Amino acid sequence: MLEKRYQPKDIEKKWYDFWIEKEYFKAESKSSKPPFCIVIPPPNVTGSLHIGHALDMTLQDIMIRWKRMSGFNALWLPGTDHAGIATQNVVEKELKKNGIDRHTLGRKKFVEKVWEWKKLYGGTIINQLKSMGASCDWSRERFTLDEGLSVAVREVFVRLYEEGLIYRGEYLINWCPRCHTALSDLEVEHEDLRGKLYYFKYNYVDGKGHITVATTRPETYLGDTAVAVHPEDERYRDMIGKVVRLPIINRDIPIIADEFVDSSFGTGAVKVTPAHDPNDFEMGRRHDLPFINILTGDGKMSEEAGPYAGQDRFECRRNVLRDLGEKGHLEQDKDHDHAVGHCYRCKTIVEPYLSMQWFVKIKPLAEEAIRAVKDNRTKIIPSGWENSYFDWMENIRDWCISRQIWWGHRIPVWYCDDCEELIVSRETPAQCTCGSVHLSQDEDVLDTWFSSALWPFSTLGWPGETEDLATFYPTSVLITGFDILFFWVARMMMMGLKFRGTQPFDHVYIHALIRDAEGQKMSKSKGNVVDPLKMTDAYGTDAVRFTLAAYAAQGRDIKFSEERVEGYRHFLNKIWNVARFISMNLREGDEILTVRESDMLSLADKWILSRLSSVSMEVNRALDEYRFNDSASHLYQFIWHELCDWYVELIKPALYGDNESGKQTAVSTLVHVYEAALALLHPFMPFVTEEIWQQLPGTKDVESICIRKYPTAENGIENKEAEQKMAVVMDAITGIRSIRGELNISPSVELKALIRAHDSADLILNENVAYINTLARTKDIVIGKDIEPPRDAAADVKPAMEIFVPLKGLIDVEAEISRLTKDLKKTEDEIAFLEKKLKNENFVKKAPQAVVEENRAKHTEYIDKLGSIQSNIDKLKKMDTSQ
RNA sequence: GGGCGGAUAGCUCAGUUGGGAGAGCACAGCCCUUACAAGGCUGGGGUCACAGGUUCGAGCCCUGUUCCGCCUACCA
Repeated sequence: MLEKRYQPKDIEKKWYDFWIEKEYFKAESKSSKPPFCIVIPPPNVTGSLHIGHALDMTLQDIMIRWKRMSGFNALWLPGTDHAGIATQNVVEKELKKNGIDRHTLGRKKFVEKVWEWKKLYGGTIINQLKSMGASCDWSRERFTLDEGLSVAVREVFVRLYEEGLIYRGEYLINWCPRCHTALSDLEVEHEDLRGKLYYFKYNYVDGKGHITVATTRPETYLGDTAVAVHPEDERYRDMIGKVVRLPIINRDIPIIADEFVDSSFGTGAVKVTPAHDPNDFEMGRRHDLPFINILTGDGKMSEEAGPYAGQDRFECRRNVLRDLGEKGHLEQDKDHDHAVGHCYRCKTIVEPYLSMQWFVKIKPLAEEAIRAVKDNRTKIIPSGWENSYFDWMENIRDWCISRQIWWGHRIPVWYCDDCEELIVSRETPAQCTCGSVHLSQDEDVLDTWFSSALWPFSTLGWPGETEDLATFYPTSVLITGFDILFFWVARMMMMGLKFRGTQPFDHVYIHALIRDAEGQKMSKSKGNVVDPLKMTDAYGTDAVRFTLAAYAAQGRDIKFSEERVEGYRHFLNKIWNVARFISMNLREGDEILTVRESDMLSLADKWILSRLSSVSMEVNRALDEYRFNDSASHLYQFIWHELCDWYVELIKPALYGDNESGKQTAVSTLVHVYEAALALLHPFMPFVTEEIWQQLPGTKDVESICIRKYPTAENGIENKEAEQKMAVVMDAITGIRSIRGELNISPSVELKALIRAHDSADLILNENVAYINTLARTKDIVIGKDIEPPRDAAADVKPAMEIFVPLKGLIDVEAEISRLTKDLKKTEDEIAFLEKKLKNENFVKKAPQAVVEENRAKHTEYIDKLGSIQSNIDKLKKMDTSQ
């Protein structure tokens, strides 16, 4: 006998260990089964599981378990990402606690430290994934800094370089003064801030007045090498070519004309700081202006800043404002909202910064990636994301891939100390072409996303032509959040197409982001983070997984609320109790019959088998279309409301009765349907389904529910006739219950009932009167075509019948009259609506015939109903007055 | 600046070719009926944001408006 309540904790670990031991999650390199492959979006190796991972992981696991059970050679390839900047920051912070700086430690020692850290904590998130039930093939686990993946990175770098798609140059890049590295455009988060626009007066050197420029970054004036105006701006036409003198530092700079300038902004004259602003950089090149770098790598003012050298950039800003103000150069300031770039890793304000970096020339790669989606080689789901994808790809700019940090793939480039030679090589070169052996490798590492862009094929063994690669590439679907659509998905598309010639995945399923119950983005600083492990502790992993699946409607963010998890824990308990019910009704040695379509099956049996057939189909179809929420709600509805609320109640008389074969058929059908329901549910709730399934009779020929064939429509037996008959029986039951409920008649009181049944319903109800007696708590029911309504009865009218419950001594007649009057009103409204519609010639003429017929039938039905209700009211009224 | 999405019951949300709107939770009434009170039965509750349009018919299609959210951008 099972425990009264489901206790998840011990059970989860037990079954996970069992699955691993049996190697169910291990895919075959070569197989006669069709392949199905998902590569995991590798979480940061230093990370720990948050609710977003939990969602991502749950959806992937549902897909992979479903496909595995459906007969696919299913591979879910797991791994972690070295997460360059993030990981380096974590370890640096840790070292700082002991007063150690990475520079005093040195590169080699520091990298060793990070590896130690990785060994210690790198398994955390992997273990958390396992605790959530992830059915990954752990024998294929990868890490982006693995030897194999590093070979792939070098191969790609060298080939792109050889094709001229990687180049080195001095450009303005985004620089994080705290992380001390370049960032790609994507790694900068723009945040709208309320700032000020300052207006500075620059005097003409000829002493005749001044020109006013506006800026949000006053300190950059130290790097100004020109003032630009629009060539056609009347106000400034005569000023072009004149020279102004920068205050305090007394640098003389020219006024130039450039089409770029927007005359309507500020004063129409713009200071040009080529080394510190992307637009100014371009102008600087066009006009051959000097590039003066006024900053150092850590965000302080350089020697070029003259009197401000050594100051922090923001301190310098304040000082510049003060000084220029005192000298009368600050004309005014205005409030000004503008977007300020922040480092996505440490939130420090980034600076446009001039430096030597490596870039990928990305347009040629992007073009192919656009085509692949346009040609439907890769389908993005929901398709709305395709627009974002195209938009980004079409406006893509070269990708800065070098990072000035130590943790990552070092750039495979060597410089000769004795000549100008630059060597790009797969292998570490021994000597230069000039014969020199004094080579030094480029100090920089590659952007982390460079290596993760290769993930779908590097993890399968590329550049080797492995069996895994042949079997599983292109992968079947990538499941991830939209937040890394550009960072990762887009780049995998480009690299996969470039180096494999085919798209990396057939489908990309983009899911929503999880927010808190108020719709706010979760963040540690806001303190509104939902810890999935706390949830699984409190409610069990299965309940959390089911909740996430039920929430995962396409194209909408998820507002996560704990109450919903609680609700699904109740569902779990419901499922659990069916197992208890079965075990209570099975006696030692009871045989479970194979359920076939036969005369032995009762109406209830046939009905539930038909429903099983239909729900199996629905669930498979919903999963096929990534409608996780639909599949979850179909299962919920079926198991709770059809299986538990109806079927289990319907068969109780058979189970408690004396008819042995009826008993056996009912139990067998129940076990059959329940077993299939568990299997349908297994991808969503792996643990509880396995626990129950293992104890269910008749499952011994398969070792685990993990490898049981996933149910399809054929697992049930479709029977529309049984469903129609059952609907009639249910109507009768619901009708009587409704009278009981609304008139507050206690469930313990057995009611008499009379049913005037139309045509076929007469036979159906008479055949199944036992169901009605049990579920509606009635006795002495009389059913017939010509039933005369009793004088003092409550009534309910259904399409196929009129139900009467004699009320003598049960309730007051007034209550029933008012109940019926309410129903009357409703029916009148219905009729009015239908008549209006049917009188409309255009409707009758233009609407499809079937729709018109349907409305006519309804109309007739309601007219009948109205008559019945009215006559009942009349009778009751007569009774009332005669009393 | 450009783009995308959302507004449906008190709350969270479904609604798949346009044919008078559903679920879960919450709420109310009755019930400790031997699987389950983490339960059962019954019931109340909606101008589908607003304004137009197309149509016999609009939650759904078109136009505009308001509010909210997100993405993107070299707005000095």
